[in-house]
Amino acid sequence: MTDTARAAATTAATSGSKSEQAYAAVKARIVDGTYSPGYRLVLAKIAEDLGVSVVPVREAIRRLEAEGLVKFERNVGATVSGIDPTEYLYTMQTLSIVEGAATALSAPLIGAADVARARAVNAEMRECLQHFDPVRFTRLNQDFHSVLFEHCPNPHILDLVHRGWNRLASLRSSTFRFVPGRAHESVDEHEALLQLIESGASPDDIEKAARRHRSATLDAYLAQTNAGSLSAH
Amino acid sequence: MTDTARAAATTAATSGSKSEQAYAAVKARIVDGTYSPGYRLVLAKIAEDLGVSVVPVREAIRRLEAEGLVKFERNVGATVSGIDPTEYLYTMQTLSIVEGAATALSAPLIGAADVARARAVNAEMRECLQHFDPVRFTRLNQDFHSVLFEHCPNPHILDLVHRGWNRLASLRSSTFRFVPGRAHESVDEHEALLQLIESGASPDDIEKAARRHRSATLDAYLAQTNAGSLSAH
DNA sequence: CCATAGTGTTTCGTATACGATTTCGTACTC
DNA sequence: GAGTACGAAATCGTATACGAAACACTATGG
Repeated sequence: MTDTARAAATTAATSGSKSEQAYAAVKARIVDGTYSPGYRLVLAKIAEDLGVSVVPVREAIRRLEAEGLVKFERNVGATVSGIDPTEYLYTMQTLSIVEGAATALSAPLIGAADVARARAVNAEMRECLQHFDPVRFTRLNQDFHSVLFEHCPNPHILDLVHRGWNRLASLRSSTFRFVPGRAHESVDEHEALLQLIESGASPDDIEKAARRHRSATLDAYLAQTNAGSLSAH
Repeated sequence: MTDTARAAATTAATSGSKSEQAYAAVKARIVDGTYSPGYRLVLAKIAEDLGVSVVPVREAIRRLEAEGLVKFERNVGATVSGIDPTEYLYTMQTLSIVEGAATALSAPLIGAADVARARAVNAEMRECLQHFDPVRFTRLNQDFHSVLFEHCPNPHILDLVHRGWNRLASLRSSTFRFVPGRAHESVDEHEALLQLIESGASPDDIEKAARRHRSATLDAYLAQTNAGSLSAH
């Protein structure tokens, strides 16, 4: 179990409900990769691991299903979802839309301090490219975008963004590879986004830019898979 | 009970799982207004109504919570959510975004037959305005938009649209009133949308138009309630 | 050797039961 | 008369138990 997962589990233990605890614990394990796509989630086993009975575990898993992190089949069981490249496409496309909107809505509320913070993160990302540290790069990437939409005044949209990121996180370390060429472009686009925000560009332009930023990552993935160099190893 | 609700209930009865049955049944009652916002959902009572035990009911309600139709408070119980005007704003804003995207993605796949069908629906809506039939108008409005995004190739986005509509449906008959002036504008905008699609306009233009269409409804509501200070769009 | 039926094991699905928590009504005190 | 303390009722939360469905494996017939 990673630190992140352990932290989440601890937090969950603090909150009273065992159902909440199970939910947070399983979610953390999916997001951090302990349970990777296709992993079979056996209710009784998870219940024993967490020291609770199956009922709250079942409830937690149904909730995760509603978020798209888990696939539940009647009388068969639950598996961590997300192997399918088609799902990846759907998720990325949806994320490009809601993330674009979230960023545009946040933009007027982003201050100089936020921009500076984002820039610092982006600088670190550049370093990661030189030292080739994809894991850290991915984490920093999330930090960067968090700065962009954390001020989003509409919690529903923010929630959709988070769900999208969670789904991606569950895929991250398994099926879909880090694409160095795309990563370089990405940090450049980050800087361009920050300048757009600083310059007080229209929400519409910011939305378009943010959307394109993610669409480009999707395109890079599609180009790679079409080229036949699949992530077979 | 509306046709939609009856259909959902029937489907639920056909599917074997009691949890599914409870989910569909309660959802239908929320959407069709049998359970209106603020209604207290007592697990034991619902269980008895449906002839099942509390466990599947509880599970169903947690799922509805994940969809935003229900608010669940620990050790207190569940209530149908949606009274808050702020929530209405959030929902409409989110819907304008996902619906706009869904319509734009569908547009290239919409054929002449679809357009004709939508036009017929819109004509009926005009009639409803003359006879003042808000209930029927609302149902037709949903039919109209269904034609627009039913071909959306991304099921995730489609799902978000449906969730938004469900939330609105639960509000419809209670808190938020029918605004005749806005309704007249609405049917005109529908026709404009259809012409945009027929003319093969760019997805971007279609998305903007679809988005504005919903934003305008939100604005009309805000103007009516004088809660204009909330507007962010 | 393959197909298939039968049996055992695993795992899910839900009813029931009981402890825990909140809420509401009532009586008591100031 | 207002506020508080206490007890009863209602409701939730979860453990346990058992029936049902799916899966894996073996045995049997072709």
